[in-house]
Amino acid sequence: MNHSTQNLQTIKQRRSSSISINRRFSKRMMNGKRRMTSQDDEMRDMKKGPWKFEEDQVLINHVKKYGARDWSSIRSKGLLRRTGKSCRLRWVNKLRPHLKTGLKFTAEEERTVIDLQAQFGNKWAKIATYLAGRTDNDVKNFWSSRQKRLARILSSSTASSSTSQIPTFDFLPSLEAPNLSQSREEEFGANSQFGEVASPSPISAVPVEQQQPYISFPQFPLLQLDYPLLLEGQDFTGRFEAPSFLDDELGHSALGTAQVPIAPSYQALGTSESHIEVDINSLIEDDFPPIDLFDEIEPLPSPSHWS
DNA sequence: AATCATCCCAACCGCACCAGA
DNA sequence: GTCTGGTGCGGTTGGGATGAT
Repeated sequence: MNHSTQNLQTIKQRRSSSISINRRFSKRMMNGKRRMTSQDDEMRDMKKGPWKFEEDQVLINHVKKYGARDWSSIRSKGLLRRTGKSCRLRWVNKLRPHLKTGLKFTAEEERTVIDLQAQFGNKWAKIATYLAGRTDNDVKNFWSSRQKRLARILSSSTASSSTSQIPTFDFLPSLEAPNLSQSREEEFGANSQFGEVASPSPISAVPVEQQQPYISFPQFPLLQLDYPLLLEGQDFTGRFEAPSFLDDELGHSALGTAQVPIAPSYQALGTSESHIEVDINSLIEDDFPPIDLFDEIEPLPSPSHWS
């Protein structure tokens, strides 16, 4: 990044920071319930934007001394010109030990997120407790970018699709849930030096039969394929890691196209299409994550409704 | 090499909840 | 009961990095 870009960025940050802080400040003042305090003056003087190395060190030292709490005291003690919120966020998302910073989600982690999102909804903090070294922000960002990618694929797919006759798919029921026997406590050790380890219950601790009507991975039904599967020119064949039944079915010749129902949530993205065209002919290698496919398929009814 | 699109991620915002005064 | 500050969470934004054309 050159200097002019850096300067511009700094200016933008300062501008947005002051606007935002002033807006909140004014809002509180307009309530007429409080008088201006010295703390309000401090709030106006808060630093925002990217953290510097020295700030990180101050924050780390504070946590070492007092633990991961009392975030606001960092400001009140004059150690940093950052809000307590900002300090906490920095610690939780970047400075906390054993974070998998910079590492992409593994296939197992992706499966876990998808599985738990289907179970809990957008409870990123809760989901993150099942993923050692991942923060709620990590999970949230992962999910968000995945949704964008899917939406784009879906829109381009529905725009170019033509409907014709189609082979039918038989849907299969659930597979085994991913084995997440390693809890975060095991990963971090029972007594973290910062004393801030949560102890989530690994999902494998819940017997599958007690999870009804929740359907364990995959949340969306897999296709029983008699031929290789492609979606928008992307090859999903053989990319489903766990299901051994797919391996048995691979290698057969592909013919024509198929239609797969689109989940209602994706229909809400702007398409009126109820199905997505699946090309089962050409095979192209790509690193597209296989699990994305599941979002475009109608969920199965709960097992209790299976006939 | 330049431009554009997409991905990735750090950080902020607004809101809700809770505990203590 | 109300107010206030602290904390946590989910949503959003903005910009650098990377890949595609």
